[in-house]
Amino acid sequence: MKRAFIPPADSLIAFECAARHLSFTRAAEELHLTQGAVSKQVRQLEDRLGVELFRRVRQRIVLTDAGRLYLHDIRGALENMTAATRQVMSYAGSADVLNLAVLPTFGTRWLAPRLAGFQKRFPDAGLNLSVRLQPFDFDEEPFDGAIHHGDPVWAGAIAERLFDEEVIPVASRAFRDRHDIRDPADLVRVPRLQLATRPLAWRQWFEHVGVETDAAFQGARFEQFVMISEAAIHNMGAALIPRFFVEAELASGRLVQLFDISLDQNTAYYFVYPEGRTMRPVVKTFRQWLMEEARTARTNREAMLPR
Amino acid sequence: MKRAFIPPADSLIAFECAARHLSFTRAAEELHLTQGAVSKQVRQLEDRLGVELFRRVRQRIVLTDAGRLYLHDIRGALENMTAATRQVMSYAGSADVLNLAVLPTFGTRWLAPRLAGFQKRFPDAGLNLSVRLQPFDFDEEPFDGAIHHGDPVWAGAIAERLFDEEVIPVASRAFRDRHDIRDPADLVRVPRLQLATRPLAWRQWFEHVGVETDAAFQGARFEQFVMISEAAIHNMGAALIPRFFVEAELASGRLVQLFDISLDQNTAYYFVYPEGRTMRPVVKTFRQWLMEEARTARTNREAMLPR
DNA sequence: CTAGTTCATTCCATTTTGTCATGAATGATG
DNA sequence: CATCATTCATGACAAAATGGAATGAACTAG
Repeated sequence: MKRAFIPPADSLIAFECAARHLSFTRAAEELHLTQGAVSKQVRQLEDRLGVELFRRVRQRIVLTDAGRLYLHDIRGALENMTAATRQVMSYAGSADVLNLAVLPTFGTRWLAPRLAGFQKRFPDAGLNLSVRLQPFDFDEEPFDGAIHHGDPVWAGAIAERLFDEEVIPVASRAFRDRHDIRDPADLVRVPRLQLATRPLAWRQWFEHVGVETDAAFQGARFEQFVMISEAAIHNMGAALIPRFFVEAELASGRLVQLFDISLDQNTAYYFVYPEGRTMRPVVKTFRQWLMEEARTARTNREAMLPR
Repeated sequence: MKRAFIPPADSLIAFECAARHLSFTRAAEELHLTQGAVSKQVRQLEDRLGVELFRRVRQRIVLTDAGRLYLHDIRGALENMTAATRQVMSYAGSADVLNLAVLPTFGTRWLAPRLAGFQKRFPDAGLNLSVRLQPFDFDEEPFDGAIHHGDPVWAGAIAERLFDEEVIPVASRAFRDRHDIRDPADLVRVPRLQLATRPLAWRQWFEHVGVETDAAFQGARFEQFVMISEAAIHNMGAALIPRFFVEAELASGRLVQLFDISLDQNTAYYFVYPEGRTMRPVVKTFRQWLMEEARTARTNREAMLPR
């Protein structure tokens, strides 16, 4: 990072503001400076860069091509800097901010609905949830922990198992009754909702339960689990969905699990945290709470036996 | 963009450098300042933010959690700013820099090999090629023009047609002779190289030439055209590839077109430029040159008739 | 033609920044 | 243990930078 290539922030701000207004005078008003100060800042920036950013046309300023290019680039950087500074300043009032990296679906469907419980236990804790789809280096990213799935192999980190991912067959109660679905073979003759990104899911499930069929692929096709669960709720067919994704629907009765037969996807969810780093109290509390919630989720699996 | 949320650049640079070294003294060496100056800059930044970025532990500095978070965020912004400033400074020596947005494959395989010709015509022109996969707003992006394909519907821009995209059947001369390929039906009995992202290509081509076969999908599968063209050159099979992609191979004889039958993909390539903006001489010249090159490419299509 | 507007620039007072020196608290070595 | 070296913090001060006020040239509108 060479200082020669990072101009004074105030110069950049003056430039960006003048470019927005196409007027030094109006930029000065916005920035609570005089017109002369803005004029000078822009001139100094131009001298530093060796490029004219504005053409002065009569009593107007017009962006040059170079100016337009530069404006586009630095505007993004200034916005990022603003956001970062806002965030860290708001950090000042909360010594206990928990920074977590989570998978999107898990974060949305499992963690978010339960966070009220954690907030009750630790009311002063801030929470900063970011999305990360891949493992990362805890020394490079500002996280206290992560929730991830797959192999618990994560360099420099400790992984503690939460629960396995299992997909289960579900449908609405009305659909189940109308089609008199009693055992797995009954699913051969009803529409089965398909997920485009998991085309083999039903086929694998039928193999798992020992039912032979050539028509495992029949049924409407969707691209997201959220659409499939809605279609199932509205009696469109049977669906294979990860259990954690439909816990609320199972609890409310909008969906029912068809049989106590699930397909273990050979993957589990883990809480991962950096090895060797002292765990702050807020992180320790979150971890305890998370383990309890995961244990409850595993226990609730038995309590949700179908009729 | 509130000035309160954009600290002085020199403070940020001092912070980033100290965080990298975990030492004010070494940061000072790198920045050609004294240790005292760096210490003060970081202290001022902390005072401004109201957050401690470093803990001073004995004769060491250790990033706080807030410091680590902030470091991660502003590092990206500083890097973007550096790149932008470098770029606009290099702009100074070339009043005629042509900023283009191109599709990756087209840019690599068609445009890049021809640019020497353009450079001969306009030796002082700089060229800045960026990749854009989707149409964009010319008022929002710093481009003089774009090369894109598909429907010539682009708001606020003029699209001028270059040439159609056509895929053609090709193979090595040796493969063609060994399998005695004379007409399209002969391709039914040979390996046909498949592109994973265009699984229906061969099937569409057989339909187009009126050949019936149930085995349109047979053949090794690749993920990129560049792999397919190499496999074809090494006698692994027949391939369906956009003509512009293999012009060099056809010209050198490493590949031959099997028949003068191509499949029009209902798509063409266009030079697109902003409507209403005065076209700089460098852009005007590029456009003329590009149209000539496209005309030549269309003419060369007839000159490449197969044996 | 007159009055108002806009960018450029000079002069100058105020603010900011970096150096130097010093000090407290280690940290290493013999 | 004593001595010397190292590192961050901070005060005093000189140099550099910044912004305001005023002025001027070139428009712009009525």
